[in-house]
Amino acid sequence: MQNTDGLQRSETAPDRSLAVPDRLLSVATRLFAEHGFERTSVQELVAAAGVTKGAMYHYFTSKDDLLYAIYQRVLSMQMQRLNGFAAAEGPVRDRLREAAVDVVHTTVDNLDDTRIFFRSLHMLSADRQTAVRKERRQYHERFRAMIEEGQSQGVFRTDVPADIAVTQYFGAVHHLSTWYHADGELTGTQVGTYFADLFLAGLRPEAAAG
Amino acid sequence: MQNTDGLQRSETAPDRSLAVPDRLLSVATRLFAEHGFERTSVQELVAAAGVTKGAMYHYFTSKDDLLYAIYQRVLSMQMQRLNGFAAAEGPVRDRLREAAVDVVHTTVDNLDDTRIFFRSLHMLSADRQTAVRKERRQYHERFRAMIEEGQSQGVFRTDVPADIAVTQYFGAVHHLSTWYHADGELTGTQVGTYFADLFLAGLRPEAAAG
Amino acid sequence: MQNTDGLQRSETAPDRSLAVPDRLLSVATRLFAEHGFERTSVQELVAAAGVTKGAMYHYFTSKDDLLYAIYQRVLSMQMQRLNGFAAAEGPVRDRLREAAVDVVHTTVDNLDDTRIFFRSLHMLSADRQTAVRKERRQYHERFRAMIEEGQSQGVFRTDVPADIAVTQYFGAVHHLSTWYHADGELTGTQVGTYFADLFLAGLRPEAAAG
Amino acid sequence: MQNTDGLQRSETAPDRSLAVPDRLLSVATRLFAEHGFERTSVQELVAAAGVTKGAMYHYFTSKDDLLYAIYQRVLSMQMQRLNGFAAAEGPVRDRLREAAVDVVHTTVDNLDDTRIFFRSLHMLSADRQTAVRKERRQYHERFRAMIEEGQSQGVFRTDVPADIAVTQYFGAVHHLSTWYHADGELTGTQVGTYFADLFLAGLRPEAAAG
DNA sequence: TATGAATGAGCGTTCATTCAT
DNA sequence: GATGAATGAACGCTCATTCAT
Repeated sequence: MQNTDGLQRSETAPDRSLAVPDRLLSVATRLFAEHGFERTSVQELVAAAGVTKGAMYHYFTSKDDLLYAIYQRVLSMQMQRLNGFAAAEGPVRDRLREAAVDVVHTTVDNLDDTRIFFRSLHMLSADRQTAVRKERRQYHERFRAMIEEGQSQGVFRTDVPADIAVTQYFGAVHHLSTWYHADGELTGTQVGTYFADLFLAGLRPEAAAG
Repeated sequence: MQNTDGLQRSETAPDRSLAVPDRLLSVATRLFAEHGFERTSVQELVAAAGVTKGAMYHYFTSKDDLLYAIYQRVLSMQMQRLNGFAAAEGPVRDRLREAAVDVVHTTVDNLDDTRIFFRSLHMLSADRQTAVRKERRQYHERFRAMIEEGQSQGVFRTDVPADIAVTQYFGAVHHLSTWYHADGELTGTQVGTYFADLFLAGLRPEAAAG
Repeated sequence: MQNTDGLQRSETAPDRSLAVPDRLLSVATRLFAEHGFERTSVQELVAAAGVTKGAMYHYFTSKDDLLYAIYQRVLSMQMQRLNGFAAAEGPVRDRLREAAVDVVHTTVDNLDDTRIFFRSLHMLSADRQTAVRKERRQYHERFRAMIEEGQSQGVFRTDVPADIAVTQYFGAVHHLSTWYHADGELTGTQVGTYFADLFLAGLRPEAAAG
Repeated sequence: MQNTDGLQRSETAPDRSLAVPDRLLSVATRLFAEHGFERTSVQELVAAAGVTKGAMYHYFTSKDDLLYAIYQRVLSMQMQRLNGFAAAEGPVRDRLREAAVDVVHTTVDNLDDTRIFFRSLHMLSADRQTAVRKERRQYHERFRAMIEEGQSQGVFRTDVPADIAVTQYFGAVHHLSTWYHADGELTGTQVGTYFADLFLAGLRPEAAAG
């Protein structure tokens, strides 16, 4: 969760208080998001992190490994949050709304990670791409399960597959990284509320057909 | 509109009946979508297109130029289609629905272009990124204008900004390239219909709040 | 003798009244002098001359051939002028002085040619380098003969070989292209007069030893 | 001061006792002098030096950088020697004569550097050309100051600007690289003595006019 | 733990020249 | 005479990774 204040700083000195692996992860996230994975050389990376190449290769087996570590961090964070909302008490409509707002809010707070996530997945080794997709699918399924819960309760429309609704919603969320700016008019929570409003309105049973 | 049948073929021989620039464009679209822009070398590209490097540089000033040509082609095609729906007769709700279905259908028919569009925009030179973003913005604004038209007629809810609705919808559309497979269960039109249903249901005035 | 007015103009349009070969020669002289032979591409050359590549290769067998043509033009011009002074009437001291002034003046009027001459000789094919050196040697020998004539008359010192004196003088002349500017304080004739003064003073018999 | 014996050897094995950067510098000086800067490929260079391309780019940022390093080495060496003569005791005429002989001797001992110096200056980046010209100018001014010292003492003629005399002399010196051969009749010191004789004779006050 | 010199395969691009028309 | 598409070899340079210390 580097850059939690939402500011993009190009020449930020690395936080020397962080341990070497964390410093690398934090700097890599910023640089990969700014210039892209393939345009960021290991040399740039270690220079920006204030460590040597040797040190980097001591903690990460490859540049790819560093990228994978970024993926893992964001995947586990998102899954953890979603589990919180899914397992909470209360009507499924409310829990879904909260989860929907939260995923926008969290995405906006970690825009660099999201930008990397969708732009650089194909740069990961085949094995790791598979692993990431698998975790991602589990995340989607957890979300879908909430919709299906609502559908079986008659709270959500059933004429559109839950899968489609999830995919549509996450598509919009992922796309945030291409247009959202922290210094724009809307906060992450405001965007999340709008998004969730549209999403849940779309799911209302009586809304079918149009 | 290469790949109109939706099949991904890795070792397809280039269509020798096409002129050299078109052949390059077609092959580049396939390879950039399959392996990514930076993982596709100019050498691979020209070998797959059955031309020499010299020939490629005779028609395109750089690899970047080839990428930009792909962007131009897809941008102009999309804008042309949208203009058709926007300028048609009939209630705005119907025109918006048709445009919303069509953009999904067209995206699914040109999944390679879309995959490249969002994955490789950051690989374009700064000038060209700006040019692409500008054209893209115009496209969004054309779509937004239809929503605003409906809002002023009382057909669509006004408590969510039209901008947010557009962004959310196109986010979902762009995301298609990360999960849609032509050989899956749903056709492009089916997905488009579901997407448009959810989208328009979300916009209905009485749907507000939830 | 392009650029006879001494002005350096980077974007001069080619003189369309000149025949194609002359136009190429004139443009090539300017571009080779400005950017160097190897930094000037055939494409640039023909574009600047307003002809096509095919036309160029119709008149010159290669880029090297174009360079050689420049060498021949300047060599024959210099030799012709020197012959004029050498064959004239009057004391050898006067004829040598006039030739010495003239070679500076002519060099200054054709600075582009001189710049190319010494900078790009090694870019010529081996055969042509030999040919150029041979012609150049003949030129030197013609000049040296005048000095030897003066030495045998007792007009010039004999304790320094005529060869050394010639080489020293032409070294200085060639070097003009690295420092002389047409818009500086001195005209070509002024520089020539100073050079000839120093040169002839150095050759006076009583000047020996110092 | 590579090549101190004055022999040109095309296939000399690199001196493996030298450190990698020195080996590259030494080999580059020989190759650039033999074939010219642009005709010498980095591949040839590193093969001749017995290192890999990667190693070369570890020490030099570019081929241009290697060329610049050669310029720096020769510039600093020349300036150092001139300063020695200029700052010495004794009549200015003697000091100037010694400096004039020495610059010939040194040039002859480092003919490769001199050949590169004047042939390839235009291949250097604009910034570096400026830097080299500036250092060169300082060198000239140091030399000129000695002549002006003699002029103000009445030892040298004043009817020819000191600047002209310096330029003429160095022109001749630089030109050595186009004709002097170590295996010819004259040693560097002999040529230097002749050159200095002519030069100083030309500067004698009573020699004016002729 | 950490260094940084060295590797070597591969990159995008240039360019003088050819040749069917 | 003149065209310009096409060639193909070579170019300068980058870079993730290794390894002796």
